Amino acid sequence: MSTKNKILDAAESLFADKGFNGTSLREITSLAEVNLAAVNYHFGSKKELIKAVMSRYMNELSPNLQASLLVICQQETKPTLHEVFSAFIEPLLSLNVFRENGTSNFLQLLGRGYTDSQGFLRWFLTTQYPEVITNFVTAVQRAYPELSAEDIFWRLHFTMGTVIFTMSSSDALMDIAKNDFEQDVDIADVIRKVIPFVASGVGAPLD
Amino acid sequence: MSTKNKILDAAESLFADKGFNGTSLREITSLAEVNLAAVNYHFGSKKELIKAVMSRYMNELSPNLQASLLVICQQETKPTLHEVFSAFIEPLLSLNVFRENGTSNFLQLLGRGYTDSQGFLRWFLTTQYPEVITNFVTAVQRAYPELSAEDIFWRLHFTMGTVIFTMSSSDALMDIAKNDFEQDVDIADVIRKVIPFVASGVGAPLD
DNA sequence: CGTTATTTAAAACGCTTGTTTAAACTGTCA
DNA sequence: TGACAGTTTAAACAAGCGTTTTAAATAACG
Repeated sequence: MSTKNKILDAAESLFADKGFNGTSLREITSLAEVNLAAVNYHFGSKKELIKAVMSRYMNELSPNLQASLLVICQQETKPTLHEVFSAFIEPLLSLNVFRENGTSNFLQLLGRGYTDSQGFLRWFLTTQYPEVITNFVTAVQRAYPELSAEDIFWRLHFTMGTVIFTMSSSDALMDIAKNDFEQDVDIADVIRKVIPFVASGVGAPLD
Repeated sequence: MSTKNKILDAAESLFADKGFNGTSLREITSLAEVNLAAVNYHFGSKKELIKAVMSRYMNELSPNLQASLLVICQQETKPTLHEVFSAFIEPLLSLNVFRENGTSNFLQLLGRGYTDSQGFLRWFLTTQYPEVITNFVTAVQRAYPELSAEDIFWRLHFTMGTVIFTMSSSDALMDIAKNDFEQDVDIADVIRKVIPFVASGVGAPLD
């Protein structure tokens, strides 16, 4: 495996675990078993490395998600919100075959990027991958046309909050659930649990 | 105002803005206009300062929230989930009279604590203020008895995710909403928008 | 008033951070 | 073989970090 990929892999799992700010280049290069200077040689800076880690996932996820949402948008019958959100399941879970622990790593990274580094990742996503968001909004609008643009805006951000926050602490939550309820849960179970929640939340009646 | 309080105030707003890891003691003492060494003199360490900032809020919020939830738990008629979550509104908003921007600062700090520093704040809250969680769970159980303990566990964490995540980026979100929809929103509006979402999410039917 | 305790001040501590430098090594092609 | 680009290496860099130390200033009290 190339030095570049060794760095990407190590950075990914450390970033997911401890955040971008909380991970040093020395930890990354030590886990990757490469020289410290290799990061700056191959990526230029830590910030560029973060972008590279995120891009690797987004480039894999984005087309799958686009296709999945397109089906919803183009089907004749009006979709339910549950169907809209379920469109995320397969593309997200397919990240697990893309890379080990891919689904949970990616969602954790997403969460880190939103809270670390003061919204630089929000800028990155909305400028680099705007079509994903557009298609998603369209799908929700088809499912719940009465919802105003403002309400869609807010409820989609609530949804992102739910998902991202849950995933960024999903390891801890799964441990607690295992101890307290003696039930084994994996990331797919968590996704299946969260979908009814957000679908119902977005579909809440307007008073 | 005492040195101690000047430090607490400065630390609070910086922590809320940039996270615990992202804020240095030098930034804090410089904003507070006190000497760098004062933090270690008055609080012992940065970690203890973080605890002190959080405790100041929790000691204010906790009794109000307890009282508000108690009303729900003890009323004769079965509460709706919307009522249960609405019990948070007044205690949370009253933090705004406790301190300027108190509500949003506190919720942002909560969010920081969950994602920064690998769950040390979760430990802090669950061990120092367990009654709040207990009462909340009881209230939800009264409102939706069919929900199993596992499902309550998961959906309450989804709820925390929604609220905390939303609030930790609420400043940015309010700005976007202002630009895109020309509507003025404050923290109270956001809370009023999020309540139907989480109430509906927690109340989602079990399939 | 004098003494003791508390609080501030400035400087330095040792350590970690991201980044850069310059030399050594590796493989490829003429 | 010898030159050359691409990589890797170890060492150093300046800057920032949390914390500690020293001494001076202030407050409290017998």
